[in-house]
Amino acid sequence: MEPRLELTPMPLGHVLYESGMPLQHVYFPTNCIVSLLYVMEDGHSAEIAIVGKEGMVGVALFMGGETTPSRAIVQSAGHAYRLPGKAIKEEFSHAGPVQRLMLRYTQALITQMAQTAVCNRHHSVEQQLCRWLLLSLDRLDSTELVMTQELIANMLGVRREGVTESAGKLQKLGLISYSRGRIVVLDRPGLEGQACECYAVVKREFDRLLPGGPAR
Amino acid sequence: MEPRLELTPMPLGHVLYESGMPLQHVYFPTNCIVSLLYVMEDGHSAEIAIVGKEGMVGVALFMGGETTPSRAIVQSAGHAYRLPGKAIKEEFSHAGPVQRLMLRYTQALITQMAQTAVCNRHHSVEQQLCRWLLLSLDRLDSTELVMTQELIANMLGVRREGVTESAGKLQKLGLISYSRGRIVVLDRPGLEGQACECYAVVKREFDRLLPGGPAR
DNA sequence: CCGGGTCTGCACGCTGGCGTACACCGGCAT
DNA sequence: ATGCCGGTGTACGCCAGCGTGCAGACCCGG
Repeated sequence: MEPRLELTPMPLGHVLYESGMPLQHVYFPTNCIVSLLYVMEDGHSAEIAIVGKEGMVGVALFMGGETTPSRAIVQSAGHAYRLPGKAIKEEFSHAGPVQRLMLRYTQALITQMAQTAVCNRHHSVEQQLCRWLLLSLDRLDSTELVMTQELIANMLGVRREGVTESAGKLQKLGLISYSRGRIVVLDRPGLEGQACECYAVVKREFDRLLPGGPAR
Repeated sequence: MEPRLELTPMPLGHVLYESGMPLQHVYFPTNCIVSLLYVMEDGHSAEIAIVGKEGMVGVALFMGGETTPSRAIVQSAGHAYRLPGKAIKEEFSHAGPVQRLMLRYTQALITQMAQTAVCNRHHSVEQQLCRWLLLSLDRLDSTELVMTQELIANMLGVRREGVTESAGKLQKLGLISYSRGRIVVLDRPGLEGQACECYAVVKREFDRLLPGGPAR
């Protein structure tokens, strides 16, 4: 499988899959972040899940669906290994450790989606922002995020002003610092304290299902 | 596999799996409805997905996780076929049509969860109630639902009063009729008209992934 | 050094849904 | 028949987040 991996650049805003379009490749991000998001008819959007170096984009290929109703878009530029759909399906069919790994990752992804639903239902914008920042950081290898508030608002499916306000609070608390599309996390434990339980649930599940995975 | 299937009664409120507890069986509902829901620390809850005759409860068993952070609870009494976890894992490992079917169902489930997240984010209680009623009906074989508004509110993660109000509107519109824990859908197309796009997205995806499945 | 575009901050009124509290109503058991 | 209790209806104040509009602040390029 390895020789067919192809390192490809992932520019900001690049759409990997469009809703309903058959997938051609799977992607394994190395240092970028990809969002799975659903865009509604009225143009509003909501993030379903976020994928980084711990995972892969395109599980629908081996799940047998070939496509999904959501869009995959690069939120933080970087690179990813790309693999043709055929290759991943072939590898999957061998029913070996790779298959098991991919299935476990898929289950972790499911947990992330479930918790997104919960968070959307019950938690404040500020809490969701904390969760989102923490999840994103875990999926890069840095305490810094290059991302405008406008983009984050799109991901969370809220107004940009909501993000501005929440981010302002976090900054006053000394947890983060940001300016013009650059966010630095100063106090990670503090940020975790402000987040709702959703982050912890997802994190625990990823650690459990993919030991030695995302965080390392 | 078939001889090991065991028809078991599913009484209302029965908890099939508790959060974090290893799963012992998978369940294939015949005429009941099972909700996957997450219960927060403060006791509030939110439904992640809903399973009926079209699907199965316990995908985490063959996905390799053995457990999930959510709870599975019977929302509408009936029966289900039960299968020991060992048996389903064995069958799954054969990489045959059963495996493919289970994976496709899992993808459909993923879509339902994703759409739940979207709906929680953007749609009104009334729209969500419509979606929920329609999804539930599809998973039974009836136009009638035995379910108190209190229970529905728990599922949606909203106040009971919100459900009462929305249900009242739908009744005034002549779309449904209800009294004391019994809801009858009078005008299904009308109800679909009041629902948000989320229902249609999920339905389309189930039909696509499981042809001849849920609706029939 | 200046201009324009991008990113962030702030204000205002509005509304959906929340928390709370309580009244009513129908059916079942005593 | 009566009482009780689970299920439903209604009301009220409150607030987070929305939509909108606009002002400042920073950065890059000309």
